[in-house]
Amino acid sequence: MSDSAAALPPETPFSPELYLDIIFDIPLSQSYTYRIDEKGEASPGKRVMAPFGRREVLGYVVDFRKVAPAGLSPEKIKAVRRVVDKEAIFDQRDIDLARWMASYYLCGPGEALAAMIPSGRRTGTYSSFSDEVEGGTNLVLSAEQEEALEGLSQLAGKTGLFTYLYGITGSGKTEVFLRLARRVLEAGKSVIYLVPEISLTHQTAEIIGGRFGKEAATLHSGMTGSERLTEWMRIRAGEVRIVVGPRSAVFAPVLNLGLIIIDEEHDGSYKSGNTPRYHARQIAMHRASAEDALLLLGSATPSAEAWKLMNDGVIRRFNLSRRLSGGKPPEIIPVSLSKTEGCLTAELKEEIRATARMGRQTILFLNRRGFAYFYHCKNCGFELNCKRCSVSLTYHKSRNRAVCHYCGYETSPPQACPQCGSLEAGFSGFGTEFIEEEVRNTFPELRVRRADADTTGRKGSLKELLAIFKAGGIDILLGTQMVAKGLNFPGVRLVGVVFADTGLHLPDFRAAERTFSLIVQVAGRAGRYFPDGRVIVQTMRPTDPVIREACTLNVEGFYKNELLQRKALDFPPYSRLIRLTFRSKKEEKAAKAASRLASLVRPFLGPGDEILGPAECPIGIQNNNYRRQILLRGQTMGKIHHAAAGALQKYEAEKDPAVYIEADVDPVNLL
DNA sequence: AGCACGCCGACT
DNA sequence: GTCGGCGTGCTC
Repeated sequence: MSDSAAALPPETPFSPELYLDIIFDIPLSQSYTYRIDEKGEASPGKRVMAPFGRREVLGYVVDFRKVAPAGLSPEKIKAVRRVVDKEAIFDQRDIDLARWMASYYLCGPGEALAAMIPSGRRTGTYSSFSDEVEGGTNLVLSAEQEEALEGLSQLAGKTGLFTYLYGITGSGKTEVFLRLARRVLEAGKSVIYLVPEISLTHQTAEIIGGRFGKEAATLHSGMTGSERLTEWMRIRAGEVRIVVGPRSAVFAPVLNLGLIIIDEEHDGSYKSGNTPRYHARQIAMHRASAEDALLLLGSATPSAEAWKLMNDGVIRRFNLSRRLSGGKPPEIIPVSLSKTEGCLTAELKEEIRATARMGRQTILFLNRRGFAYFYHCKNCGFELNCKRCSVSLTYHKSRNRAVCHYCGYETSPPQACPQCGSLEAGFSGFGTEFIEEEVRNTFPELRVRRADADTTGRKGSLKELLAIFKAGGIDILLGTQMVAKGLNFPGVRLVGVVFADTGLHLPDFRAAERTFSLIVQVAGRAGRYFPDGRVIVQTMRPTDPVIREACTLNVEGFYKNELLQRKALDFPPYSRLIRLTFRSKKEEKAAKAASRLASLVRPFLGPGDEILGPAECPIGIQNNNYRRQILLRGQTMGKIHHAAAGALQKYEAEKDPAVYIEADVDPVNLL
């Protein structure tokens, strides 16, 4: 910070600016004016404790101010109580980014800033566990890797470009990332390397630490607030030039940003689940453009959004189409569940037995925790979907109705199958516990363990469980995506996806994409570590194109189809969405607010924009709050965004509410 | 978001 | 008679 006061002639009295503009971590767009502290230490970029209402809260100083705002009598202005930071922890660039986030994600600028800087705010703890980083360490690059690296290096000199390293699992993306990062560092610029929250942070950090030494830093959620702040300030000072971390690391205050890498770009953890509901990819695009850096995304199963941007030429694509080991991926066998009573097909049972006889291990995947209810005919396979939105209808027991959570359409569940007339049709689903029980009953002689958020609870226990598994103490490991970490254990021979359709039946237009991605990722990893192994995918509809394409690893085919579907139904990436949710203790208040907001939104909309709903949220009641939602859909973000912002502002002025409204721009999870 | 001020039910 | 429910209003 400048020390201009000291540079003034001695006869000039030290005269600090009188006032400060301060923002708080609350859902308000305005800033508040305070008198500077006695010592004059408070300045933009520092955090302060300030009296706010009847309490004292942490605020962020964003500006000096010479005169009080019009209409605010000077005697109402309070003084800052205490200055928290000796040095500024954020700068103008951070403030500008926070302001942009606030306008884009419809939140307060203070909320945005609080999400950016490590002030020990809400910090989940995640267990980190070891996993092998893709590609290992090949000293000599393959021809493909070499080509990608050269192409990317050339683009790195240019500015604000978006690129993608699209490579099948095992093709050595990581090595290209690391070498490109090295070159960018050598050119005197800095690198941000994002990894999915729950996966490779720790291991990738170690590798990067090993390669880049003291110039590397990690910002992960297991660190305490002050540890993160220490790293943050080292980054800010330019001591660190390559930062590894999960989505929040996209805010790392590196000097002279040259490259942002987003590994496993399709991963859902890049989208924040709470109030500034930002997407790290979106922030990265903004930063890359604003700071003239190269953005490099990478995955074997890109998001549909990214795939379309590649097709449109907005993102330049580089391909890695061959596995480094040269081995073929394992055969992935789809098996029909439709004739099976429980949840284990004869084929899967047989393979589990064979695997056990060989003294080896099985991993069973459930791709979602809990249950998935959907209407299904056991005879012909008919499923009940919304005709307009093509998502599955959800059953509401209390009213005995089948409901679409996108558009609010509802109907009585058919007594008999509308397609074949069979009475063997209705709402049903599998639960995790149910599956565990069946596995235990079927294989009483085998050691079965379940790993999910319930059983592994606190950090460390998953690590322990995997250690036991690795040591051979478990025959069948049952769990959600997290057990993918066990796939690199040599004892594993068989991987079973218990119910691949789970995702397909969720009332979510991204269901197919997620299902496809899960199968391909699982199979890809499986094949990497045990080429002699088996992958069995159990499904209600083995002929479904999504399942078929996943099992044949037909990535191109899948996206071609999926994009056609999205286009036909007018969902992203062919449209943009904003979700507004309304929470209230009183059902009718939530409903009223939702329809009121819908009517406020309407005049802002252009042709081709529309309002879906109001509808009940898929989780209709959450801790005694009734929840309703509306979805705004437009061909572009422009008008619906303007509409949402305008309507929220108007609604605020009406001061009606006992209702909490939350905005989600570009929602990923519509549940 | 907090936190206080403000009006209606079952308790020492 | 009070303690306390949470509806709503404000924060420089």
